[in-house]
Amino acid sequence: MYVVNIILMKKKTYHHGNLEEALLTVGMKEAKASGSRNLGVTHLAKLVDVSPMAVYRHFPSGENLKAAISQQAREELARRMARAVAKETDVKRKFMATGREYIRFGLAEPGLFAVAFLDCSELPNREDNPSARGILHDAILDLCNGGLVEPKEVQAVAHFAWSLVHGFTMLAGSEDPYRPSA
Amino acid sequence: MYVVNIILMKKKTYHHGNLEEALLTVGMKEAKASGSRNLGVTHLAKLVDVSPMAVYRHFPSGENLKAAISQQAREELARRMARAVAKETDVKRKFMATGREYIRFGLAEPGLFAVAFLDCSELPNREDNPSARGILHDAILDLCNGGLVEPKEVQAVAHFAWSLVHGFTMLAGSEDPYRPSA
DNA sequence: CTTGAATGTTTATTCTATAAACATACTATG
DNA sequence: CATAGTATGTTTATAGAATAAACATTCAAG
Repeated sequence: MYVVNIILMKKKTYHHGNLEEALLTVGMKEAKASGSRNLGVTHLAKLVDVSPMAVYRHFPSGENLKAAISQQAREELARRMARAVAKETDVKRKFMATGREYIRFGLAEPGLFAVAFLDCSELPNREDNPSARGILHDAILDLCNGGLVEPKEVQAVAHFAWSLVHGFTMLAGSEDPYRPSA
Repeated sequence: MYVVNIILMKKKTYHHGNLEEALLTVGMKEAKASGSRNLGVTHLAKLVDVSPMAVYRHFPSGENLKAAISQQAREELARRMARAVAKETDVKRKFMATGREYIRFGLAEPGLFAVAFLDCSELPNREDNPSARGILHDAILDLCNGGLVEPKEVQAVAHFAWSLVHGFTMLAGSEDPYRPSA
């Protein structure tokens, strides 16, 4: 009996070990499943089997946690775009891959996409990691090196492509009354 | 003394008179001032000087109230676009006015714009009133009648214009790291 | 009038965020 | 090694928001 009990018991370590990362991980899972609806402090804490207050040792507030998860989502998007670009060799195809993957992400992962572009205007976020916009910009610079775009037009192309793709994805991914097909 | 008191007293009518409309009105004020942050049931009820539960006589839930305010914001956008279009005579200029006014609205009223495009995917909303997309569509049909667009391309033009303008406005109106100029 | 439907209020419950005080574990230093 | 200090979790407590249930008031029709 003793043995069984010991084996079944999870070793309650009191210290979680890597709570911050664990929170971001379940946060991403929840975001993928249901957008920003279930990203509250209490809910996420429960999923990681930790008291709600423990969260505050790693994030100053619930808003901050949400913002951190939002950034995770943005980084996921950037990773996928980088991967898609890496598969191509032609600079033109690389450029197109950025937009295609962006749209694919928005439609395949509506929850993550919504969370990625939550309004977190006022919260600081360390953006040391590769960003979607950085990847787009690089692709355009490559176009530029290939003589396909004038150097002075890089900014304009970036604005245009980003607006079009972002706008299309948002609208295509939402329901009435914004969906382009409606 | 009595008279003064009577004059100063607001006639507490018990029945508000037109609570639904009043809630939508203050909701729009709050949205204009601070986006979706202060659209809670309790807060709005307080602003109209009514008990929180009174709200539920008119809206099944707080989410529904927010959705109703969101639609008000969309209708405001549509009204402004309609007005802008009406000022022009040339079909081409009418078409351009739709996009210009859309962007103007997004930048001039960031709070309203954000609320207008809150995620309310799952909530029903009577859309009998003129919508922004309807106005855009009409403008394109006019282009079509003027021979400037092929009839079979109307949909494509609508998608493209809407995506570009909506995307640009969202990005131009938000802070780092999405702003086109960053 | 009086009665029922609409509209508001009061009361109470539940959920969430978060402050404060306390407990435990990990780490470096004498 | 012992132990003090810091990092990380827990418990307890408070405050605010959503909302259910029961009660109160007004309005409109017969």
